[in-house]
Amino acid sequence: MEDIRYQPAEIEPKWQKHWDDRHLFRAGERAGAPRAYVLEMFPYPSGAMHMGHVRVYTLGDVIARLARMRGFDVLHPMGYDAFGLPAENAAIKDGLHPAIRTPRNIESFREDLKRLGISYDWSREISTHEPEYYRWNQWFFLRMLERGIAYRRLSRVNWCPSCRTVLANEQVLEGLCWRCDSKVEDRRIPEWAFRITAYADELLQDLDKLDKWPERIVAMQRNWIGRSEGATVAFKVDGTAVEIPIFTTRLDTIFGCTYLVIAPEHKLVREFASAEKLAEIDAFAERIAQERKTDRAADTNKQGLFTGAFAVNPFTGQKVPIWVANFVVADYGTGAVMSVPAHDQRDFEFAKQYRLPIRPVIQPADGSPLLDPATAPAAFTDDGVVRDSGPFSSLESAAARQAMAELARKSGFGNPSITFRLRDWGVSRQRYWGTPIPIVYCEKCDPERRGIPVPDSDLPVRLPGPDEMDVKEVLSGTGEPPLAKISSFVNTTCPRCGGPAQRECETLDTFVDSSWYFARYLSPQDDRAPFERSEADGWLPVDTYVGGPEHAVLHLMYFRFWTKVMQELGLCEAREPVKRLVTQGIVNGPDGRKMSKRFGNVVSPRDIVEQYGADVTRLFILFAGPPQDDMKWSDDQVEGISRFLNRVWRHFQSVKKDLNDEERLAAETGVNPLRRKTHKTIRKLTHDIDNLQFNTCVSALMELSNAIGAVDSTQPAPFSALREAYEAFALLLSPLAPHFAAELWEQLGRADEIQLHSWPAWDEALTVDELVTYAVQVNGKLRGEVQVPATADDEEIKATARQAERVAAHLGDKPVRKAIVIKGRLVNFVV
RNA sequence: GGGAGAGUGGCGGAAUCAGGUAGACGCAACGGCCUUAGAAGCCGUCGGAGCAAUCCGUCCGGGUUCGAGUCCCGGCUCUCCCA
Repeated sequence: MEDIRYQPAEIEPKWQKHWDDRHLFRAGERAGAPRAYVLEMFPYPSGAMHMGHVRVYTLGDVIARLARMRGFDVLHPMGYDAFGLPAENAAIKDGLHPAIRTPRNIESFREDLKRLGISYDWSREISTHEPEYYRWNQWFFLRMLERGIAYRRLSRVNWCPSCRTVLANEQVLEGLCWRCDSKVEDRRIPEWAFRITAYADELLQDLDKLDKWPERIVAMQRNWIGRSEGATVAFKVDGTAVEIPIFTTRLDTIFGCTYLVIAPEHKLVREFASAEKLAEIDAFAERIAQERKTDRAADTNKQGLFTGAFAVNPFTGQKVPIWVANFVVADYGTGAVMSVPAHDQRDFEFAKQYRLPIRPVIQPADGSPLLDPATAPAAFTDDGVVRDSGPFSSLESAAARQAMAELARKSGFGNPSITFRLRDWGVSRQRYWGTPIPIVYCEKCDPERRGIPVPDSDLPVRLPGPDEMDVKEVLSGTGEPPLAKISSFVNTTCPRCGGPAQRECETLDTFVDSSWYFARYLSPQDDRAPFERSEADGWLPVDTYVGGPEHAVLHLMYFRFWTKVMQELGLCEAREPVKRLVTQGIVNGPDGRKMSKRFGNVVSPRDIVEQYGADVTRLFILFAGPPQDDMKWSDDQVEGISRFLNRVWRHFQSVKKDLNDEERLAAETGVNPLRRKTHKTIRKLTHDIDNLQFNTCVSALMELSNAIGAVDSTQPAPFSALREAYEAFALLLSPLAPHFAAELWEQLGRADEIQLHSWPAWDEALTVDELVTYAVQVNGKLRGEVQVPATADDEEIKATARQAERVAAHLGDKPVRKAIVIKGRLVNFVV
């Protein structure tokens, strides 16, 4: 007996080669067609793909293939986020230079992608570690420098001792490095930064336009930007000329201010504290910095120290003590706050702890009395009516805020102001495997080391390769940038005076690379510009972007910022990079835990594809649940999918001959249950696939295959209906399991490309059943079912329903008060 | 503490957008057929209790409604993000 099992190992490579040979997925080759740009977050090319990658790329591929069937000219590119720490860290271990390891990894990764049958336009492949790519990072850096968006600053940075680099705030999670979980330390060093805060308002406002982004991602960005409206008010330090600006959102409570808190590391502290006190304060600062590192909950534990100085409230002239405390940080707002314990919970707790006075000035709007400092268990933090506040008394909070800000402005001690939680983006990294920053230092022209930009004509500033360095020696440094050890790199000539000069040895954060790569795909070989304007205006913004939600406030914020800059540079019209964002959940191990070597529950895509084929792997991932939900790998479920395709295959092989017999096909006509099922399935998939409900798409295809299988055993096969069902099945399956679908299509005798065939349409008339099943309820409880002709009117339906056996029994001779008929669904008798 | 989301069979999930037969589809389990035997395949059962009629059942408690997994109010639990 001939083996009729379906053989993915044969048909999948066959179709992959076919697509490759015909360049079937090249973008820009369907003249006049509307365009769709479908993109997945590009991978860091580690040696082997993991299941998370399989999930993103499968999701993106379904969307891209569907768009193609809908007649779009689809751009679906792939590339590699190739700079970064893992390759560098691996090199320190085994001495293999990143520039050698990375291309190998890319090759292996590409192989895995190809075996999954993802429909990429491979002619546009890019990798960020190539000089042809990163020279444009440098070019952008110079443009930003010209516009004051890039600047040099001295800053307290988050330093990861294990990765030996600086981290952005977003890369520090609960005091730990996002990559290696080491405890992050504070250091003060000069670094390059991007003024993303200048775009804070726009980044916030434009969130409203992102109506096809998941709400939670938008909410996370909104929180991250953290806009607050309020006022800045200067408090004079008593007996000095020093002014401490404070930021508050509750200016209406300023008459209740009983002390000031300033960050212990705030530079103004040195201007008013006595030498003696200063030593105490420094020790305090040191201690809390230490605690913050060792204890994640340190911040909830309030600690403070009186500085010995007093400040004058500009509204009241009253003197209040100035404290330092662990919950005020120097780089948020102005680094100092006024404390109103009666109306701020944190201030309240602090005041109780250190026995500071509590002065209520806001009366609840419902008329209940002012808070009693002695007995109140908590601060009253709502708006209300202002009391005991001089000329502002009896104003509503909002009105008081406005009036007070106005007075402050007129009197010159304050202004309405807005602060953001968002910080500027520090981009300097003391690492090797990244984009060299195109800056030169010349002692003669630039004694202050502000940095001299490398001229565009000298770009790219190339990263020294394996021949120019001793890998282990250069990379295993102690905090100095590795590039500083490569004298052939460091020593150069000054672009201004032509004298000796040194290059900047830091490299750019790799989030720079991923901030604009989506645009580079538009003209990946362009050597005169990062990309072509005309291409950008034709394809941007990206229509659908698929990736993990872990990038909500990192990559997804940076690339929005970058897009706005690109637009200002005249590179594109778009001011937002992506219209629709799809975030996908995690693929966990079979035990429900995160896949990890530690748990020994890692499932390798390569093994699975080898064993079951790409189509089975793809279908399983799609079937397991909605894209945004986390899912669990299940070997049994994979088997189930494999059985499903085999069942279809076997049945198809047994009827194939008849399906291609034109005489028999011509003889058959009419509507029958299979045709109805076929058209209903088309309708369902058309709806579900648009809503990204791929799991129910797979279910519906299983149902259709069950209906196809049932025909055979019951009655003489209506071959025309069977052929119609198989054609529809192949088309509907095509975006999900493209190889299997293409093979079916070919064996149905079709010579055209199923990949480019139009998405099937259903005939609504063919979806209508002759008999409709109605559920019959009595008083809302199910009591029976009846079959009613589809053409019956309400009265006929009721009459039939009434006669159903169990229904009649329940109705008895009680009068029916009301009968509700829901067309096509149910009848409910109320007695 | 603030924000977002989720709780449905032994399991993954469907129905939730628009209130209308809860459990589609698949997995696991069980029974049967085929087979020397296994693998594969095929047929059947499959929320709980009950011989049945019937009753109970979508985290818990209320409410709206002829009818609530779905809507409203209150609570519990869990996940993620931010403090």
